[in-house]
Parts: sequence; structure tokens; C-alpha cells
Amino acid sequence: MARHLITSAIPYINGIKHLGNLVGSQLPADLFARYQRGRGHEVLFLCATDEHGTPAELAAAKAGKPVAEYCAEMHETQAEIARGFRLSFDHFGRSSSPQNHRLTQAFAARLDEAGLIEERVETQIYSKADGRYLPDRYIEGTCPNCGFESARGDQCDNCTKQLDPVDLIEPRSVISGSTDLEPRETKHLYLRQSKMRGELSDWIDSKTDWPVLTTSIARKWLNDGDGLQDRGITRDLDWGIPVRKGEAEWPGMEGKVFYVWFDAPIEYIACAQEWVDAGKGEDWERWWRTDKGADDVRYTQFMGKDNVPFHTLSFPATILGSGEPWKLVDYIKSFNYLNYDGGQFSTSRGRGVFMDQALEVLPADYWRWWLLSHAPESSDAEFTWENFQQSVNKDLADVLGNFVSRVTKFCRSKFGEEVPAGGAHGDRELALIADLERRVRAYEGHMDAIEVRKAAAELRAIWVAGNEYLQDAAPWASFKTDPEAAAMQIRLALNLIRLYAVLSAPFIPDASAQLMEAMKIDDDAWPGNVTEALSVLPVGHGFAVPDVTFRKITDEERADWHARFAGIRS
RNA sequence: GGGCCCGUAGCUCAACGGUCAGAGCAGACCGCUCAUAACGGUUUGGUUGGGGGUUCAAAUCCCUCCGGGCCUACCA
Repeated sequence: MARHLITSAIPYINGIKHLGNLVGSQLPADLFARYQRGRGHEVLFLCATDEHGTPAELAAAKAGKPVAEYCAEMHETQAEIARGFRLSFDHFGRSSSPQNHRLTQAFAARLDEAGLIEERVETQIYSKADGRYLPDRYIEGTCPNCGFESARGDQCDNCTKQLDPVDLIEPRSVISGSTDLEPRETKHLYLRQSKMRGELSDWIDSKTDWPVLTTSIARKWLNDGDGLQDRGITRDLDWGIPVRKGEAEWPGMEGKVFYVWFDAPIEYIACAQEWVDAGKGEDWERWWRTDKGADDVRYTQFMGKDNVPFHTLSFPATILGSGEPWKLVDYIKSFNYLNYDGGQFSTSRGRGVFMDQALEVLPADYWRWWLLSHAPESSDAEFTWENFQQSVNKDLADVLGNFVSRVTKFCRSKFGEEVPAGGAHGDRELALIADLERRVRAYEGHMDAIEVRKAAAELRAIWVAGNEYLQDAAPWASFKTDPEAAAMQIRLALNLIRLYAVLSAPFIPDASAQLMEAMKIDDDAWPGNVTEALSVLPVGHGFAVPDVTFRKITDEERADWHARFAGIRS
């Protein structure tokens, strides 16, 4: 039995994520976790909310709540939605947890001892009206290059020129609009990633089987310009993990917190501690410490492409720099973006479908199937309602759902609601079994390689094989001349339903559970060989005709939703 | 400005230097009637964005042009 540690990029606390976020990290991670569990392997699947930083503080202020309270509420909201999508986290933690506080501070101490932390004094813009330092993107003004009036402090959106906030004409705070800004000196800690460039570069070079998307982004950062740059890991904020050297004070850093991108990945580890502290597990170190049993763990991370630099460089720098035997990631699966109907999903403009809205409209399985079978693996992908309706109706309703319906209803009307006796497999059945044997192995291969779209296509082909078989065997015809043959055929078909439930569970867990229930069985063992898997339901075993497994999306619904999600979230 | 990715049938995608560039959907035709008017079979459809080059052989490698996207380190 293998052991799989699986993490999804942790979603930011601020607001509800859209389907593009979901398909880029949590959903494929869940697919992989469910698959590995299904294969009988030991899995620890972790995710959390990323709670620190300026946007969380501002959102809390806007909501009129203390930031801790706001984050606690939003965490519960996200957890509820995650349950709605059947994301099977072993634990859904919080980067603001006490465990993460301790661990982040401990890492900082270790890195400092290793000479990898440097204090630097720098000048940042302070807004008196807001009472805070402003990140470059929170400063707007007139572009000195093109005269655009809403240029951001880091870059002008009009002429794309990169800017420094001090270059802006009439700079103002994006938060309050205040122009009472002044540069102030402030001291910050930097992680000296540049000292680890060689080590990181060698490590990336050793990962020859990683997606190009992953390694090319890492190499760009390693080699661009002067090479990998040191990175500031502290901020002048109230909400965050206080800068401490382990248990001790960090002189000169009072009142400052660690930068979210330092503490967020460490939460992957802290989350395992939370999992234990919540009473769900026994020993987190055997997943994370190679000196305490984690040496045989395979660790896979899932994320959108925007997260790649932090997972390929910054976090590994933290791990390696600590000099402690922490588990390093073995495989990084990264995704491109999902676009919405000809443009981008937009959180600010409410364009596209957000996770909570998706569940209001249709059950999770519909979304899971479409999103996974169209996952943006090789390039950006596009969601359109036409494509969604077409794919879901055809694949889930017509191919799979209707197969279940035709088999169970035929059996009920001819033999009653139990697996009928009589007959034996002939050439046609042996051919089907051989075909399925090949396809199941191909499916496993794609799932092992995390080739999500290919796995979905193979699973669909497995469903289609059932319809092909039925059409060929035609039990409705053989029933008239040779009822025993019809009984054997339908017995096989009923067993196919159970097999489909087992194989499909990683993609569509609710439908799979419904099918298992209809077949009145809880044996969900992964098929070691197809012949045996197709004899699990014995003669005389009772079953029920399930309700419509997947209803179809109508043209009216499609048109309605298309209009509803075009922009401006209510 | 720099870097990376992408452009293949009406649509969504395969093919990663080597048999006539393949699937699914949509379209057309035929069959079946157990079923959610569902299923099965056959079939139409492509100068692989344009141009040039390397090679016995190019969708695939190189150059160039066109188009789209992403990243560029203080949003996270």
C-alpha cells in the first residue's frame, strides 16, 4: 500500500471562489485523492484557507467586523461550499491557526540560524488617513508616461509601463482616496533565496517528468535577469503571524507580521498538526518528517499557474533552508486558467459562476464532471453554457444515466427486482470483458499520471461500452427466444452498473453512491480484474430502480443561466 | 521592454520526428425499441494560423510574420 500526501493550493479567505479557482486546484486534488483511496492506498488530503494579508483586513473593515471574526466566518462559508462540492479533505485548516503560528515562527528561527534571513531597511508609502503602509497596487495616480489617470503603483494598466509608486503624479490611496501619503523607512526580513539558487536549480532540473508549465515558470524565476531574488517575508500589518524567532522576540521587528506567502505554504504542514489536534489522525510527522516515517510518502501538490513560483522556489527554499528533514514535494500538477464565455472570470465584476451559485443551480456532480473533463491542462480552457449543457446532457444523462435506467427497468419488467439466474457468458461477453480490462488499465494509467482529461475520456468510453454491449446483445430480443440468455445478459449489465459506480466515484461521488445504493451493495473494491468485478452481484441479489440519475439541462435553463451570470453578482 | 505558453475538422480536444493527422460533440444517413426521443452503426468534414528553412520524413525542429493568453517578484 502506497502513501499519498496530497495538498491543494489554499484558497484565499477573501470571498467565494469561482469555478476557475476550483478546477485549478481543489477539484483535481480531490479527484486524485479519491482515486488513490479507491485503489486502497493510504491518503492524507489537506487544504486550508489562506487568511492573512491586506485584502482580508480591508474586506473585514468593509464588512464592519473584526478581521479574526470575518475570517472565521468566511472559513466556515468556504468549508460549507467545499462540502457541497464533495471535496474530501481529511482536514480543512486555517493558516491563522495556532499550529501555523508556532511552525512559521520556528521556520523563521531555523532560517535565521542558517544565515538565510537578512534585515533590510526600505522605503514604503505610508497613508496617514488609512493608518497603514500601502502595497504598490493599493496606490493609484496619473501615469507619468501616458497620462492615464488610474495607473496603479506597480504598473500602468493603460500603457503597461512598470512604475514605482513615487513616480505617480498625484498619488492617492485606493482604499480611502486620501492623498496624504508619505514615504517612510521600515525594516523587513528577507529570505535569501539567492543563496540557494544552485540547490533549487538542481532540484528543478531533476524533475524531468513535471509539466512544462511548472518547470518553465520555475526556470524563468531562477534565471531571469540577475537570477533568483531574495524575497521579503514580513509586512507592516496587524493581521498575521507576529514576527518572532521561534518562541523569542525578534528585536526590531515588533508589531510586524510574516508575509502571507511565507506562512501560507507552511500551513500545509501545520494543517496536518491541526488534523491530529482535531482528533482525526494520530501522527502527522509520519507524513511530513522523512526521519519519522515520511520517507516512503509520495507528495503531490495541485495549483493554478499563478501559484507555481511559490511552490517551486519559495517554499522549497524554506524547507531546504531549514536544514531539517521535512518532506519535499514529489510532483507539482499545475493548471492553466478557465475562461468564462469569451473572457475571464472576474471576482470584482461578478462575471462567471461562483462556487455557491453553481451549487444553487445544479448538483455538484454536474460541475465536477464538466470541469474535470475540460480541465485546463495544456492551455487555458473555456466555459460556455452551450458546451456545458451539451457535454453534461450527453455524457451523464444519455450515456451513463440512461444506461442505468434501461438496464434496471428492463430487468424489473421481465425478471423482477433481483439479479436473474440462468445462462453463461459467451464470446460476446468475453470480448466485452477483455475490452473493459484494457480500458480500466488505461484509465488507471491516466489517473496515476494525473492526466485528468484523458482519464475522463477513458471513463466515458467505459460507459459507452455498456451501451454498445446492450445494443449488440439485445436482451429484449433474446428474451423472447432464449430467456436464460437474456437473464445472463442483464445480470452482466447490472454488475456493470456497480462497476461503473466504483470507477466513476472519483469524478461523480454522489451519483456513484446513488448507484451503489440502488444496487443495494457496499462493496466498492477497485476492480483487480474485470471478470471478478462483474460477478459481485450474485443471482437473486435485490436491487432498486434508481430515480433519474442525471436529469437533462433544458434550453430554457441554459438561456436563463447565461443571462444571470453575465456580470454583476447580486 | 523581457520571458513562457498556445493557435489542429463548425465546437472541445488527441497526436510530443515516422503507417492515409485521430476522438467526442454537432451535421447527414441507416438500424433498434429495453431506456431519460434515449442507444448502436455508417458517414460528411482539416493545404495542422501565413510564409520560409532543416530532414529520407515536419502538426511536431529552426527562422519570420499574424493572432490569443499568462507571468514579470509589494494582490494573493
